[in-house]
Amino acid sequence: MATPSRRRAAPVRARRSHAERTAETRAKVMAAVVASIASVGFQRTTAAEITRRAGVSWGAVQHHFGDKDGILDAVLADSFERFAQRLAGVELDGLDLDARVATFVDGAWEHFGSPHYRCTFEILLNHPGAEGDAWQGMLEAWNEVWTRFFPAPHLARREVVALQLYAISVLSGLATARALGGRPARLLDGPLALLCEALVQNLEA
Amino acid sequence: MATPSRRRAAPVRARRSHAERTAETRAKVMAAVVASIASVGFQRTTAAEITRRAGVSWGAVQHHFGDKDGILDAVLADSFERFAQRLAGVELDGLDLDARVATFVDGAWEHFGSPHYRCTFEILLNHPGAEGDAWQGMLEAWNEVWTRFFPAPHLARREVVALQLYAISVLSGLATARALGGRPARLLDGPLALLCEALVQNLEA
DNA sequence: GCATTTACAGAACGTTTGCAATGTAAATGT
DNA sequence: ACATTTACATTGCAAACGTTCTGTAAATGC
Repeated sequence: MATPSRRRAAPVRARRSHAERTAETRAKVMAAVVASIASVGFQRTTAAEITRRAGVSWGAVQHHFGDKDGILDAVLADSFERFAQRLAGVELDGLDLDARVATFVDGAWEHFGSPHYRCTFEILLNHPGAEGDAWQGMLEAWNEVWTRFFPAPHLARREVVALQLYAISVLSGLATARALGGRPARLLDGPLALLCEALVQNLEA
Repeated sequence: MATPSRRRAAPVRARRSHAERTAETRAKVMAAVVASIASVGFQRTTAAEITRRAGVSWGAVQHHFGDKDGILDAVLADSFERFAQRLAGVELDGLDLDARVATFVDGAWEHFGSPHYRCTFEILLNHPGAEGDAWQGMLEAWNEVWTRFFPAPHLARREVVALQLYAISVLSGLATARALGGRPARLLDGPLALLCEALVQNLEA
């Protein structure tokens, strides 16, 4: 006997529960979408390209997401989730404004600079369906995190909105600038420092 | 006789020279592309959609631009041209830094906020061909305008690049933020003022 | 164990895409 | 005036796209 073990000779494929299978396949597909959009853009992220990168058939995708819009929606939701999660767990007690701003910008850039935001961005830009709503949802998530970091009751709502929009613009713009021109990552430290500067100046009482 | 005039009764179509025809048709096609991308996005800007909006046949497009990439390249070039032109004619003598910054940001936003930049942006994002080169070209045009507005010999090259990238990011990010969420235009005045503030602070000797 | 449900594979289909090919009217040069 | 070139219209097509449909293996519940 080539395989001397008694019951299961060569467990080429381990037994997996339905829940495990579902979680793994969904994760593979969504990761494939993110990777594809990040590297070849939205337009060339076709159904065939997704199945190729994920290593699953279209049948699997259809089973878990329904159609292509279903995958895109799931990826959007996942991306927001990741962002909120990343900045929700940070401990802020005892940090002064400088430190808070630095922490905030750091964490936010981890998200905006990641393929996940690139992905979110292109989906929102091209996907006609959940256009307004999804972006609005992102702004709310952003606002929630922001108010936790910077309570700032001395500022008018109008000024806060302007500051938020400003910060989002810098981060989003920086991310797309890097995506368009293949520029070295260290060039981005300067602009990020400028953003911190601007935030500190406009947030302190 | 229903049309009593002597020679040409109803000149439904005036006689146009070849040069005029070419100029008009090219302009109509390029305007159609800009309008289409600005309103329905890159993906849904198909060949048929372009011909529909331009009111010309595909044969005409083919004749003047070759293929779809040809139109896109032409639109890119035209967009850069418009930007450079807009800021090149401004007289700067006798303006102090504040005024220069305000003028610069104003003019730059006229471009970044226009459908032409939205168009440039989406083409660069989705068009695989001239990706790096075209963006590099835009940066050069940007740099040329910038150095005319802000000679600033006291700053290190590194700092200047950071400031430039920062300004581009704010403007581009603001434009895309407006494109994604249909937000009121007046909300953008705040962030633009913040950009001016940041530029003045970092440019003065 | 066995029926049922769930997870996934793969081919087939109808539509849309960009583009080539061909034809025609208008303008130009001589 | 007429031949030639330029500007534009129309049709047809092959490839690619998203999706539907059918089939099969694996896991679950009884």
